[in-house]
Amino acid sequence: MANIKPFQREKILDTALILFTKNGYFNTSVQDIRRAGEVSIGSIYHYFDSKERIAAQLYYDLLADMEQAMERIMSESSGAQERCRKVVAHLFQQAEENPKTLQFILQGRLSDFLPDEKPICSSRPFELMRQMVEEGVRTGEVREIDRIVGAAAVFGGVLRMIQLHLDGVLPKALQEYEEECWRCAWSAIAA
Amino acid sequence: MANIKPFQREKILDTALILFTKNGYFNTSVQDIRRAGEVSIGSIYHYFDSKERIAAQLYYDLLADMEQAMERIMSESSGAQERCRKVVAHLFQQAEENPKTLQFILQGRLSDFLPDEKPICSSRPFELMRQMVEEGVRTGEVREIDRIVGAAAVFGGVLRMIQLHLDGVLPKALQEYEEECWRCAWSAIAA
DNA sequence: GTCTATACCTGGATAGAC
DNA sequence: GTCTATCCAGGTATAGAC
Repeated sequence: MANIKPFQREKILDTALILFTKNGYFNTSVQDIRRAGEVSIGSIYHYFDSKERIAAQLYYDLLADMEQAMERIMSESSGAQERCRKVVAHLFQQAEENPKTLQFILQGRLSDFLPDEKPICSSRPFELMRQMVEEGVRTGEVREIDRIVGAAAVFGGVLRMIQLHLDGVLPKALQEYEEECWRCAWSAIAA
Repeated sequence: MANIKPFQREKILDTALILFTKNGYFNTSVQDIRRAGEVSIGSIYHYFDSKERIAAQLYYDLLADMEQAMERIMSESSGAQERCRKVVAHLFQQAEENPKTLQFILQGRLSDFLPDEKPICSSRPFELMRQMVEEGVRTGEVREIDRIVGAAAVFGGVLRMIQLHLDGVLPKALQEYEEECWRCAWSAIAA
């Protein structure tokens, strides 16, 4: 991303991500970011035109990371089953390592504060996931189903489990569900 | 619910539901509700203590409706497969008939404006869905899996498809996906 | 580039007539 | 019970010194 390394910029983005995911975009004032990030209002408005732009920047960065991960999976592995498995592994891993990141991307109602963005499901990483399913149908690994239905079916349960984890309502650690979760997911679409 | 039938109360709730789902809770001012509902600020604050209470009332009502539907399914049918199928049918039907209702319940970040509510997944209707899966495991209809994973697997893909529909990104009418969607869902957990 | 002070406005909520 | 008028807090964003 930006390779000029402005002192405060990262700090602003980091704290914004924390507060946005924790309290929500609308319950986070620029003053809150100033306080928690130990930066001044002036700095914030020096780097970003508006509060919305902070959120937009976060969105771009996080989506780009996700896209990169999906591209990597596409290039490093082949076959629908292997690829989908890796996507699931990646999602579970992210949920542990960068919960905030994933939460920000997966949270509903993003368009409430980013009205100019396309719905997330039409973004590139999600498009790639649908492609994986589609290829599987062609090679016969996956049953003859609509690609959208297929993608929703494989990843829907997984994403739901991750949501539950991020909401803090799972009784056990997330990893303990991964294997079982994957088996269900694949059964949903396997030929 | 309330059987006294105050004139304006319903109108307020109806317009609030529309605006909340369309523009989001935080992008809807009480003035907006006043304008769109053709009621006065005074009326609104006569029936509700605060804007938050309007949202809370909507939430209770809609959740109660959903609970009733799940109870009905539980009592009118038996067996995990039949019950889950009916839940899916009901969700698809609601998505068509009362899209706003469903959208309000399923939208993420409800806790941003209803901080005192338990997460929706711990509410009774969702609890009933998990029970259906659990019973299926006992009777052998469903594979030996964790009930939470099972519920996420059967209903996760379905809910995802409905979300896509509500977001207006599905190329075809929702019903056209129902059968296929159900087959995937059941395959995910069937013994 | 970073800060403080502040302008300006919208929003939720209240008061009190009818 | 319904209305209009209004209060006041808190929010975003700007101005301008350093």
